[in-house]
Amino acid sequence: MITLTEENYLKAILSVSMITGNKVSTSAIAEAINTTPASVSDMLKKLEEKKLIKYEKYKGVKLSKKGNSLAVSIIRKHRLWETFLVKKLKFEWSEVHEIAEQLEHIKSSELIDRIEKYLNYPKFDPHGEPIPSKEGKLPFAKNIALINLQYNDKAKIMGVSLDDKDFLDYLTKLKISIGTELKIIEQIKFDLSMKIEYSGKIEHLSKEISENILVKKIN
Amino acid sequence: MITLTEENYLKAILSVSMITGNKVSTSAIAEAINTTPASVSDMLKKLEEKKLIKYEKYKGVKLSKKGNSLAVSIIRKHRLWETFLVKKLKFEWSEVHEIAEQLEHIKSSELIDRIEKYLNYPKFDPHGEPIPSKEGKLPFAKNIALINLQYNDKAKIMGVSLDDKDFLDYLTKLKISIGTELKIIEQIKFDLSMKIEYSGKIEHLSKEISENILVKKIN
DNA sequence: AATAAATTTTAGACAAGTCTAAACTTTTTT
DNA sequence: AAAAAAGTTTAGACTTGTCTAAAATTTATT
Repeated sequence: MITLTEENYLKAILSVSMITGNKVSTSAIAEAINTTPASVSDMLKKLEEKKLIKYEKYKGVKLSKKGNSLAVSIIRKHRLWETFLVKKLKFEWSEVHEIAEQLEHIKSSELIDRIEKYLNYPKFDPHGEPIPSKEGKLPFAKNIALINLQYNDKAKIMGVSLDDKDFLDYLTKLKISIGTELKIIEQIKFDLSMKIEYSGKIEHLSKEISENILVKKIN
Repeated sequence: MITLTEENYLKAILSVSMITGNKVSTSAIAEAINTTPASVSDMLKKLEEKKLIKYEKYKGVKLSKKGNSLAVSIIRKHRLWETFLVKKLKFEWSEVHEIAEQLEHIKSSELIDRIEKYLNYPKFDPHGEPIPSKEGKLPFAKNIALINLQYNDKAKIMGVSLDDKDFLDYLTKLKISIGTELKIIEQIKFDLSMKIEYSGKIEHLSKEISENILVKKIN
């Protein structure tokens, strides 16, 4: 049996890793869940024992297959309940988060499937976030900012988060566009710039550029 | 702040007291909630401190005003959710109890009020039980069997639970009818019969009679 | 490469809720 | 009215999840 607290940890790990695209640090979880790093360390041990995460001391955590599918199912519930609250009960979309935080822990897959049907199988919640399917299919390769990737990571460009002429012109000049696949070959800590390799060439991107390029990690 | 466990205790106390109409024993709560009397004793102390119950050691518990209105609001939530599950999500009424046990603990009065409106202010749940109003108006002076009353209790006759000619004829003969007010003046343990005083006279009723007369306690 | 700084883990303590076994009250029986 | 039985409470222990302070490890700086 998985407890409410454990569910919240899994959800926090998933949501932090969706932003950074990588292993999650103890302190990042502590911040997400509003607790101390010491408490997180304690809990990570328990989750590791239950095979819900992959955890090496001092090295950060990743969700296991099992942990991931649990976390995804909680997100699914959260987003379906939010949709229900807004569409059927006429809540404002700014009001629903707190209530959905509670409803997402109701244990009954039959219930959430019926809510989904009642809502006519929505694909997105009121905030525009995708709703995972019953099978746990993750519309979850969520795009992350290029700047969050690390040495040797490979990724594909999915879009940009800044609609600025100079910025887009520069990308065009570099022949960087949606669909371009790249690999991080160096990171410069001082200014957070990075060298990437793509289409057989190497370019050096500043922090200002890389934080506005959205990518999806590939293998 | 009231915990989920405390809410379940309050609910158990209310539901046991609705059946017996009196103070509730430690073991009755233990049975209702599926735990040990020792655990119940521990919890009663905490609820007493929070002024949610009136408790004297070895003497049983009653809900305080505050405890009662909390318990009623949980019942309200439970019954509204059950109604929602059956009416809107097309669950069978035999399936909904377990899910409603979870949903009743969701903390948001706004939410449950909207569910009530969405259902068009139902008066009864799918099992035919009355739904308490938002103000905590108790359709809760639920009728109890006369046999459950105790020495010195006063009550008003509300109906009968047996539709048998001989039984009803006998009541007519005794001039006992709906609306009659009475007081218990003696209980005989041996055969569970009782003497009652009403309309200026005293009668002796057998267990077979008193268990089929429904009353509401008065002061 | 050694030291300083930041991060993470461990140790030990605490609160909530539970349990078993023993002690204590109340009720019932004789 | 005393003894037995039934019911209730306390004592002490355990689990879950949390915390602070100290120790250990990793990362950054010089």
